[in-house]
Formats: sequence, structure tokens, C-alpha cells
Amino acid sequence: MERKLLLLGLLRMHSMHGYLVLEHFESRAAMPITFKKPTVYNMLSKMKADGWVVVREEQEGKRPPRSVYEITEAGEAAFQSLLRDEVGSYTEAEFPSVVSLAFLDLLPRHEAKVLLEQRHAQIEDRLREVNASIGELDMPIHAGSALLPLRYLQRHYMAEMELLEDIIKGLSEIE
Amino acid sequence: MERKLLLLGLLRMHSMHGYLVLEHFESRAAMPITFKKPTVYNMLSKMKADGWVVVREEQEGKRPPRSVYEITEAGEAAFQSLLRDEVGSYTEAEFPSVVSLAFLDLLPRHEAKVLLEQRHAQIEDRLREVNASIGELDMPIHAGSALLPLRYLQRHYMAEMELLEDIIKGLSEIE
DNA sequence: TATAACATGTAACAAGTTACATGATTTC
DNA sequence: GAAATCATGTAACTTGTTACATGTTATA
Repeated sequence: MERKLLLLGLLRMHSMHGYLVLEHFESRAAMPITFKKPTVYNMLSKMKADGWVVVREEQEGKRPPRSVYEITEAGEAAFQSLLRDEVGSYTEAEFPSVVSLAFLDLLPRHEAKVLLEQRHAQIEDRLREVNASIGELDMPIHAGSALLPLRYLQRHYMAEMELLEDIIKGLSEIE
Repeated sequence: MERKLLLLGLLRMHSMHGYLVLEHFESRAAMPITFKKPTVYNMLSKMKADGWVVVREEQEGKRPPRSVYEITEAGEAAFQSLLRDEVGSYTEAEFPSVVSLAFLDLLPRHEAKVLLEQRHAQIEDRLREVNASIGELDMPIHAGSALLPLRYLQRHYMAEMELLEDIIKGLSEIE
């Protein structure tokens, strides 16, 4: 559902073709969720079948023709309804990477430390990416609620890193 | 992968039958991830086919017969290898419920507030569940790393609630 | 002239879910 | 005697991914 909301929300701002949509969602630079190519193209044709969008063929110069998707009234109604559903309800996130922490004490202290530091570095990279994409926006103060997901990701990564630091510190101390 | 790790980790502590495994994973009381019935039974038979577990039929009194799964040496090796993979790497979580926040400013302030309060109440319920299951463990201090996922969930829910409170406060102030 | 970027899709597969199906036993 | 719990599974479906397939046009 949240994928539909997101795609409709994007098309609502600007009509666009699939390839452009992809550029928005192939990285987690703006959203804590990603789409792959076939997902986007499939969703677009499903939305067309459902009457949520209409398609217009466009050709700029000699480039490959584009199918530009524009939201319809039915699409806008779907968006409004999805928005209310989604804002008012909480869908659990799953945290696959937390599972393994339950078995941490089975690893030799030193090995655990090395592995957790690896993990920490990976999260640090993601945080840097998010920071970068926030920096790229002009006047982030005026960006309104579009910034919330990014701020959320920032907070989340920082919390994860703090947790790891605590665990690593704990491992070192008891030695 | 993390599901396999978790299932192996459980069978490693105690051999058990599918129904008992289910009781561990149908709620998020101990892990930020859940399994449904067919998933558990399918995984168990896959693990059997892979030689990670052996099955023993057991009958207690006149109850339905149970298939008790016991981890093998190959299963233990798989567990050890999965554990190292998983601890050392970070798998992104997706946050479906954050997506809709990007469009918050499209809602009338008052409606947004009501919906966010609904959501807040739902998270509060989950937090209560987690707190309860931590309370049920005896001597949580000695529980070792098994407690980490629960503490993680606690932190996560609290952070989500704080974020919502901030947003709600922001909505009220600008009125 | 090779490679990256532009542009769109299909087919086969993977993972997990819902709904279906069955049957005994304990508890109310 | 009905309902909940114990116990195991299959079939069909949903969602999303990887791999396959194609062709043009800038760019290095």
C-alpha cells in the first residue's frame, strides 16, 4: 500500500515516465524504502488498468519515446484515501539485522567486536548518504513534511550506531 | 537468512516440534520479526532435506503425534556460518509506515493530529507488549544477548513515539 | 568505437501469506 | 456438546526480485 501511496504522491506532483520514477526510488536517498525496475513498470501498468493514471506518449528529440503517466481524478481519490489509511495506522517494520544480536554471546569477544565494527561502518556509510541527500536539497527548512522520512532515517541510523557502540564497549570492558 | 539463523538458534537450544516453534514466533514478543504457520513447517522440511536437522516422531499420551526436530552437525555448522555473516553485515530495514509522513502537510492540521494520535496509541500498545514480555523473563540481568532484540524494540518504539509527539506538537503550535 | 545512460518491458523465480483441509483432545 | 487448543500440513496467491531481452543516443 505504501508503495502505491508513494508512487501516486510522486505522479501527483509531476507527471512523469517510468525511468524518471526509477531514479527517485532506486536509492534510499529520499525514502526508507526502495523499488526495483520491474516493480515500477508493473505498478504503473496496474495503475493504468485501474484508471488511476493515463498515459501519454512523448518524444524528446531523437531519444527513445517515453510513456508519461499522469494522475487521474480516480487516482487522486485513491491517493487521498490511502494517505488517511496510512497516516492513521502503524505498520510494523521488521528488523532482520537485529535477530543475530540475540546470539552474540556465542561468539568469542574479540570476533564479536570485529564483526560489530564492520556493521557499524556500514551503517555509517548509509548515514553519510542520507546526510548528503538532505544537504542537496535547497532550503531544507522550507521542505515541509517531505523531509520527515529523511530525518527519520537519520535518527534511526544514529540510534543503531549508538546501540552498537554500547555493545562494543560492553564487550571490551568485561575482558 | 535471518529466519534460518533464528530457527536453527532455537533448535540448537532445545529440540522441538513445529507447533512449539510457532508459539515462539507468532508474536513479536521476543523478536522484531514474525513467522506464520506454513513458513515454519516449510522451513523445517527444507532444513530436513538439507540435512540440517533430523526428525523423531514422538507421542505423549493420546495427543496428536509430534515431529520433533533436532539439529545435526551440518545444521550447527550452518548456524555458525550464518551467525558470522549476519552479525558482521547490516541489512536495511524498510519502514513502510514512514512513507506517508512525507505527505502529512496535505492533510488539514486537525485531521493530521487525530490520525497521528491513533498511530501513537498503536505503537504504545506494542511497547506495552514488549515491556510485558521482558518482565516475564526471570532475572533479565542474566539473560545475556537474548535480550538485545527486545531492548532494541523498546528503544525503537520509544523513538517512534517521540517523533510523533514532536510532529503533533508542531502541528498544534503553528495554529 | 566502446561504454554509459536513456528507455521499456517480460519471464522465471523466491519468499512468505491467506485460505483450505483434517482430526484428536481438553476445557467450559 | 461446543469451543478452544494441540498438531500438521497443502494449494493458491501476492509481492517483489533477478535475469533476460531490446534498441537508441550521448560521451569518452
